[in-house]
Amino acid sequence: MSTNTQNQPTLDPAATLDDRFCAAIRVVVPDLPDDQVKAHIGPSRQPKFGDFQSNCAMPIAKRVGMKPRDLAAKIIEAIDVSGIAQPLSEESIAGPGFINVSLLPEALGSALGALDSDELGITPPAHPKTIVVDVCGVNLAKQMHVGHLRSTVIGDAIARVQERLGHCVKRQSHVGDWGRPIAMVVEELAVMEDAGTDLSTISLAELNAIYKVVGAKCKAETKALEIIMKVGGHAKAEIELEERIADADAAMDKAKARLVALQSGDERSVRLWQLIYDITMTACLATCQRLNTNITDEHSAGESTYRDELGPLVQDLIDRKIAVEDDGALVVRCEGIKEPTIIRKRDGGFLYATTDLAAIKRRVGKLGGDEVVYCVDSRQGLHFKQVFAAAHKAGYDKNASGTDAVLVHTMFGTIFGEDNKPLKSRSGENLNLSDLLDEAVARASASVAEKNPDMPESERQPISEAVAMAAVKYADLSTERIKDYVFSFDRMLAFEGDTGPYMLYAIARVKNMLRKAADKGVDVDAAKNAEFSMADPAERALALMVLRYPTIIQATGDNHEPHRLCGYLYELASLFAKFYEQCPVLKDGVDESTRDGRLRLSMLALRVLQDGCNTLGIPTVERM
RNA sequence: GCCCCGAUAGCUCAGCUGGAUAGAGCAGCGGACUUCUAAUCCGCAGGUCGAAGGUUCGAAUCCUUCUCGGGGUGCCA
Repeated sequence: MSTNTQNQPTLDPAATLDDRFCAAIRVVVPDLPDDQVKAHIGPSRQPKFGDFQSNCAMPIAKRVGMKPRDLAAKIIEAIDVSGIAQPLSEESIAGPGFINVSLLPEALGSALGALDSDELGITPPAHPKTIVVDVCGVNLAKQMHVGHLRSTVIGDAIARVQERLGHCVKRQSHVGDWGRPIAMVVEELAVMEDAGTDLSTISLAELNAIYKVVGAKCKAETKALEIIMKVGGHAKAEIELEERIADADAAMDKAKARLVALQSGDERSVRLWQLIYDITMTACLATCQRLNTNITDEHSAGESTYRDELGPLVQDLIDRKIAVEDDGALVVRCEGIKEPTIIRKRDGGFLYATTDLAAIKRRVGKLGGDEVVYCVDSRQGLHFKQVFAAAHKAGYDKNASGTDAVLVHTMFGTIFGEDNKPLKSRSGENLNLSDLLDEAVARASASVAEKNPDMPESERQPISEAVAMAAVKYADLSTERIKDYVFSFDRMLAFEGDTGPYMLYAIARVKNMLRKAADKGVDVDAAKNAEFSMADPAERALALMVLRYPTIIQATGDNHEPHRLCGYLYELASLFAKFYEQCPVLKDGVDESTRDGRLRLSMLALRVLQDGCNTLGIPTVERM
């Protein structure tokens, strides 16, 4: 909790209490060093302990050789909580020396009033940072599969949180659009075209099939060699294997030749490559859009865009003796990392570490990144450790102002199937992401229809789509990203408990309430300025949770951990549900001022829920 | 071999950066619908926080060692 040194009124009661407690501590222990003056204010775990607690007495008492409860008593004597909290007494001290604080209803109301603005209490930073976020990372000629789900969904959420905090975010999708595998597909398309095939109608699924075939051809070489080693001289097998190797060699030679042609700008090769690029990206960006992520064509930064930068970059590293030859390859060795970073193969080819170094250089130097966040699978841990260290050694992480950019790998775990193995289709192949989303929508649609038998198809369809995306995304975002998780339609779409649909339901209920209010002739606009009613514990609990929103957004951003925001929104939605049950708003017998106060609280909670969902990239609905 | 990550209720997960009696959801049992939308709410039951030491007034949280599981580890990305 930061100390608010300026004497401004603040939205956050916790910050105000922090100031008051710190002031009291300075009076009671005048010679305490500044860095030890900490109020340790936090929300109470249980309502019976009040709204907030200060844990300052224990550590300071230890320091000055007092009993914690005695020190707490002195702090209570010295503190001024007027205008913010109920007067403190002996009774406020509990356990080893906790000081429990209950806010004055009017203080709670005015804090809510201050939060009730467009910004919802989140103030723009004095010095906005430029944050580059590496997301998605699809490969040409391949359909998006579940492996791309997390990088896309989590990466976009991380980006959105930083945008919400007021930073300048630049998404970058490191598209795998270069290298021999792509050249092989280009080669294959050339052969097909020569045979008279019309390539103008080719689909991504077909490209994907071609990719698999040519990929298998390429692998035949190594596979065959492995088998020879095992089997030894078996005449028949040898002949067969020799044929396979010959085939593979031929395929490989053609691919290599095609890559050279492509790299040297051969017109036909480039045209076919562009065809593959367009087909792939059109489909993948459509899926990104369907997932309600803000990832578009302008964010694509394919490996091919670095191709002219790799040679000079490697030469620079050689000239400055940062890269050295080792067993024919060119490597960068970094302190504390055993494995060297290989940036050029023995045959002269570059590797993904080379491209990633060029990417860091561009992202920090050209894009001005103060921070570069890589939302990539945890198995790339060593790779990024190496690349970050190598970039630092070369000074590629130094931005225009001469400071080192922060490079972070926000890694995430694997999605498992019910069998606790990485999620695959029944045939053992990568599960197509569009198919997965289609199934989620179909299941959501069945549930929506069940709950709303009279809803016309035209209305049900978009709702089902939003519910399905919310379910899939929330399931992915709501657990700690480093952990693996088991994918389960049943759980994420169960519509009970900690799920996306639960959040959407809470929102739909408030929306419905507002529609009902308008139907009844209630002046909803007038209620926007009503006094908050804080009589009921359920209202109070909801209000306190609403007030925590800015702090949660900040913590979510600081750690790049969207699950923190999910957890908060679930608690908020849950407290709203309790409030909804216990505090009638529009029902008969509710007086006008209570009604308007509750209406205003509902609307504020709604806006926080919607803002939170939007910050995570979770779509919401008007009704469900 | 070395390195990284994980282990919390029967299951799936939180635990606010060291604070009070470790919390949710699912599954189980029992309640609340002529509804401001029951896709909800209330109650009951369920845990030596992988193990052992250590630091601390105070440890699921920090340190050390170990066990189990996953991943990575020089020319694929």
